[in-house]
Amino acid sequence: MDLDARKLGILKAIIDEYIMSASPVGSRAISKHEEFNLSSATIRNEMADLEELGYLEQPHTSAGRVPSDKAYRLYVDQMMQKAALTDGEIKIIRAHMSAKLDEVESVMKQTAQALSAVTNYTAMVMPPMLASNRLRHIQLVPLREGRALVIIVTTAGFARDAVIRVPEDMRTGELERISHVLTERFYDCRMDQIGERIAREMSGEIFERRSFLCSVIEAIEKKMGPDSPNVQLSGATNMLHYPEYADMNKAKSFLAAVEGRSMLYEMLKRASKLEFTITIGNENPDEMFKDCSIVTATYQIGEEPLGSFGIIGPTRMNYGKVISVLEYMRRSLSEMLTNDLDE
Amino acid sequence: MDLDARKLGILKAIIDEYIMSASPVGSRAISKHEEFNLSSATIRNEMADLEELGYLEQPHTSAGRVPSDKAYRLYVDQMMQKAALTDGEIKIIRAHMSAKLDEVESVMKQTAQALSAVTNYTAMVMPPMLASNRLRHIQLVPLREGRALVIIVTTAGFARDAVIRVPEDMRTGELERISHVLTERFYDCRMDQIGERIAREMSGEIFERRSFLCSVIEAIEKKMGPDSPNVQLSGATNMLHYPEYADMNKAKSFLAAVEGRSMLYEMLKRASKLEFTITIGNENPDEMFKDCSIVTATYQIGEEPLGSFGIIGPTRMNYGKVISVLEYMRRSLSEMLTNDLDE
DNA sequence: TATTAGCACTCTGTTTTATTGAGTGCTAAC
DNA sequence: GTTAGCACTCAATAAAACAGAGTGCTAATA
Repeated sequence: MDLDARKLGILKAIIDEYIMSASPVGSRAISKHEEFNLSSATIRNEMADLEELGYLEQPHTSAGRVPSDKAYRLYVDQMMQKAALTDGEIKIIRAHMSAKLDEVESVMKQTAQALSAVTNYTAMVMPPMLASNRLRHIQLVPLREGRALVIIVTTAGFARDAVIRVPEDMRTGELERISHVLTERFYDCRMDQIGERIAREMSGEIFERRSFLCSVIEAIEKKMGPDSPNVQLSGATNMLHYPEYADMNKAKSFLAAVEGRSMLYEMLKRASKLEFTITIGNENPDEMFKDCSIVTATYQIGEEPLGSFGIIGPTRMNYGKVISVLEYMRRSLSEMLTNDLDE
Repeated sequence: MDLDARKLGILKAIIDEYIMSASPVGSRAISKHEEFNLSSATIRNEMADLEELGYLEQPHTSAGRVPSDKAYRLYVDQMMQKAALTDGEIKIIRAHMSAKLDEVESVMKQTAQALSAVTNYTAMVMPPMLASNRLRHIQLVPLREGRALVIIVTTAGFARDAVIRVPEDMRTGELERISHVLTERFYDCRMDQIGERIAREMSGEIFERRSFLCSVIEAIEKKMGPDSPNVQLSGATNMLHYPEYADMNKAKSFLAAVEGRSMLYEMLKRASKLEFTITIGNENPDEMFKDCSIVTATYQIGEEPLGSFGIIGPTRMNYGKVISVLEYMRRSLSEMLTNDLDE
């Protein structure tokens, strides 16, 4: 017994149906599909086979069948067709993205909102990882006594800042001078190589302000590292609309898991190595998301991947639509970051 | 019939009891309090009076009584005692606040988390409004052709950035020069007065780069204005633990209201004029929060109020504890921003 | 041999009905 | 002014009855 064309067709019909209705689908519902022209009894036999093969599951004896994770996997790999965006959906996205966005933070936020508004699932967006960016400018700004703000700007226009200590006897002019020296020396250096280069190039030389410089570099490195997990989240409550989360406890634990961004951050980081990922139910390493599916995409400036974003929904998710939305968003986000960040 | 001492005592007992139990309190429960030494029948009479006076309500005949908003108001104004923080609670706060916090963003986030962890309600923290800050530094950093990043630093060490357009023919040196001129000219000027001063002082002079300068100032002003509403939120799901939100729909609408930060932002902005505010149920202008109470406090650097934060919970909230927590937090946050933003 | 009609059976979800128990208001006695 | 006593109310829970969707199996059919 193997998966012939008919079984495949029936399985697809069941999955499509279940994605729509969220309730177990019975043989009669499928037998009504004209393309098959089979009685419910025949469908029942086929369904029994599909169950044996592991593609369907029965919540209890006299309910219809529900697709298994294995079935969804097959579905996204071979059967599903992408659903092009409707005009309405494009409009929604545009509405979010066309506002004057002059700050990375708000681009991330709007992206998340657009995604969740269009898909009705939960959206997450990871801020850009700056490791692959190149340094454009370093500026030290004196604050009250003993403190200064160090600001780093990358080629792509991202800025980070941190408060650092400054030796009491240092004058403003000197901070200005150091800013210049550092900018010049590390101009166009990859952010994740600054630490290394400092170790190499400065080891021989003698700097009056050695320890201070080290603390500056340290602060910079910290900011560039695993970019402080402020993942943008939007539409977490969308999940409450779905019958999968009608149970209070399930809803509670989902929301709690998602609220403490860290799991999402890990997921997105993992996913940022591939242009797209689809993770279905069990395939998810986090126990918490065993009955969710997660679809992600990466965004980039030019050729450099910068970060990733994605949506979380029930395994019974409208994969075709979601994938199209992410493809669209990936393009428009990358474009936006490359060209338009200011109008 | 008026509120004599006995009625007051009984009312307080009822409120305290209800805050603990969340279920309507009956006459028998109160009659057991030793301090009164009254039978349940007497209590019943008093309760009937209190109901007539508008301090108690009955969900239905044959249930106990529930305090009205009016009762809570009286409670917080006159009867409630503050509950000092326990060692455990202080430890929780310290754990959040003592991490290396070198960025305002993360201070806000940690504050929100500490608040929600300690109170078990929902916490919100508004980022600093920079209007009353003074300018410390302006820096223009050239990016790809035609774009630059403008960075503003205030005395208190807050930085903001925005991408702006630059005339194609402008050279790096010129941007550097303009940075210096602007910094010098507006050094120590209140952020919310820069626009005004520009209008006044520059109207006479002729600058080669007039329109460009205007766009720089415009970008600055926008950043300083109603500080882009990225209110930090934490513990929204805490509410789901309370029987008040056992109903899915209530939970859903609360979470949705809170997710779109904007209402919270408005609340916090309004509240930022007073050191503390307590808003109970109906007193809240937002329909959405008619059965919540909101307690807020402001934080500051030196004498200047910078922003506010607070917690949202059911009207049946542990006011005494919450107020103590906010007082504590107000001090430690203000201190932190004034002195320690770097270790 | 593959398909189908028919039928008994299973199991959930909903509605209906009883039952319990906490709490009240009122009256009459203290 | 206080209290014991009692009838009454009402929500919440449990138990019972019922409806309906769906299945698996068997025997007939093409």
